[in-house]
Amino acid sequence: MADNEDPAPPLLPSTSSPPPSSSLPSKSTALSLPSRPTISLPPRSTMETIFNGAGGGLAGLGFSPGPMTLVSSFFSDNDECRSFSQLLAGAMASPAAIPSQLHRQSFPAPDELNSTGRDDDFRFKQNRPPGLAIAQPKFFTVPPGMSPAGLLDSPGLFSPGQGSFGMTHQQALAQVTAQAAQSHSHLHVQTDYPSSLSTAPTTSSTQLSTFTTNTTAHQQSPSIPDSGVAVNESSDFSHSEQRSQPSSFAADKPAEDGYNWRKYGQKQVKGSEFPRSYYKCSHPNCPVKKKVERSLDGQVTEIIYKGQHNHQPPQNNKRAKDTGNPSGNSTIQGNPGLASQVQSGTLNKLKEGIAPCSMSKKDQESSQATPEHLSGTSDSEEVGDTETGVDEKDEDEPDPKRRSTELKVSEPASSHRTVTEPRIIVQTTSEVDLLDDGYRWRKYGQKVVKGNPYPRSYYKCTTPGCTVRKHIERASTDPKAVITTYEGKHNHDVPTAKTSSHNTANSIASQRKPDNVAVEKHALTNKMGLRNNDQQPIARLRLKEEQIT
DNA sequence: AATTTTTGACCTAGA
DNA sequence: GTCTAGGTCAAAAAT
Repeated sequence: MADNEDPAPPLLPSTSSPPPSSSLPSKSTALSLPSRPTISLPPRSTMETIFNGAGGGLAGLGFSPGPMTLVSSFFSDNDECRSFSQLLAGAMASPAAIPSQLHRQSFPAPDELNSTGRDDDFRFKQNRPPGLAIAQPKFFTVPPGMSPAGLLDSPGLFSPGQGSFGMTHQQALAQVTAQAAQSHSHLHVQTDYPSSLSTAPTTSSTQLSTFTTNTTAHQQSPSIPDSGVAVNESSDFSHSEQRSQPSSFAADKPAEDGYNWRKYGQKQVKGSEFPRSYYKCSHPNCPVKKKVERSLDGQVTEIIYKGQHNHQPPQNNKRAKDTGNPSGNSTIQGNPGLASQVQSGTLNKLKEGIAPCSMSKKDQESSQATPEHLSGTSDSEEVGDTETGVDEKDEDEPDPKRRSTELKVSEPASSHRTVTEPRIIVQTTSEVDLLDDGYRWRKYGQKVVKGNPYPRSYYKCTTPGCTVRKHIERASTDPKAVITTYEGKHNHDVPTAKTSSHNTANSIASQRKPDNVAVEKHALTNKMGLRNNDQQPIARLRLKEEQIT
């Protein structure tokens, strides 16, 4: 298998003619990709360190993060590459993992990236603001071997001086918005959460979100595997080690995320003409699984991770490195290990620039999420898909139908998917809906802020006597970009969850008892060890509830 | 020879 | 209870 690596990537069988029934399995194709860099989530300790002072931790800085601190930190750097999605991605990958840092340290120049054109990296391109889709992508990639922790540990990551700390919620939001608007880059991050995190498998359960990445360019040229943008889009360029490859769209295999995967099934999914492949982490006893959907031309349209690795990513795993995972080309590296589920929503592309058709139904759904959806209330929030006709669920009404992250879409995703970039959903069993913080919230108001078409919404904890409130704001440029700010501290435990997933969520959420104002951290954070002890703020990614039993 | 992929069958859950 | 769809199993095939 390893041998295959170099060969051109696979446009996978599919390209030619999609086997109606089939799966495009081309075994060999797949394996050929070089390993991709991944961004690992820092182990808890790392995160704590960050926030607590060591290595430039906030605490070390002598201040306590204000509500938007984290968020702002993301933007604080003027790095061009910082798109909203990046920010989000960064948040997700690790609260601390700020894009800027990533850029500096390991992101290849665009050129390089282009040359290498690969799909392997786990990129979060999604959310780039509309219009940006075609822009020259800039990817964030972390060189193999580089752990998030390392990145995080680097001084300066959180270095103050950015002036962002202490900014008001509004300011932060404004910044976010601005950033989103400006950015033309794609976030190309591989979220691989190395076991560092996972070392504490204990928690495994979260569902991590999905990152949808869609690239217009890509979309437009599914058939053109290698040209320019398209190539970039689907490919990963991150590795310094990577040799250039033709476009790699073909993602025959799920993204390389540093882990080894064994395919154990493939199935044609209703509503999609594309087959879905099922992979399990090949590490003994590792429960992580992932589902990968590809378009006919081999592009990975979606990757859903489930579970958390209970081991370190293979260091010298040949497969992993050379070929990537079995899934080799994927553009995505997800990190199954996260304890949270993030929904693509936040990371999704915006309504504005992206033609509906370019988005998969799912994506659209996700993208539809509104802050309200995010509100902690919902026990099971579905990503509303107003456009697609998917009903928004009442926050309190779990959708029993929902088995997985996806909504049932009656219409074939065909066109959408083919053009859509992969979206990644990481879900861990029993985890939290990140949106759902376990508490119940009642919306008591909303306000339209000048300059932002989206209202800001205010919620109160519904528990009698509890004065906790939270604000949910959306960036004007990206409705999915949500900043949640908590105010106050719950004087009670997390209410009983209505759904299993919520239960989990609750348990986790219970840890979060914000004092004062803090940007809500999502489950991911929790998992990472940033348990909210102290409300270390982090941008909250839109979470999608994924029901996992 | 070991490991992974393929793929039809089977199982489970929701409608 | 039946149907449908998603997910998993496991034997065979491939690497």
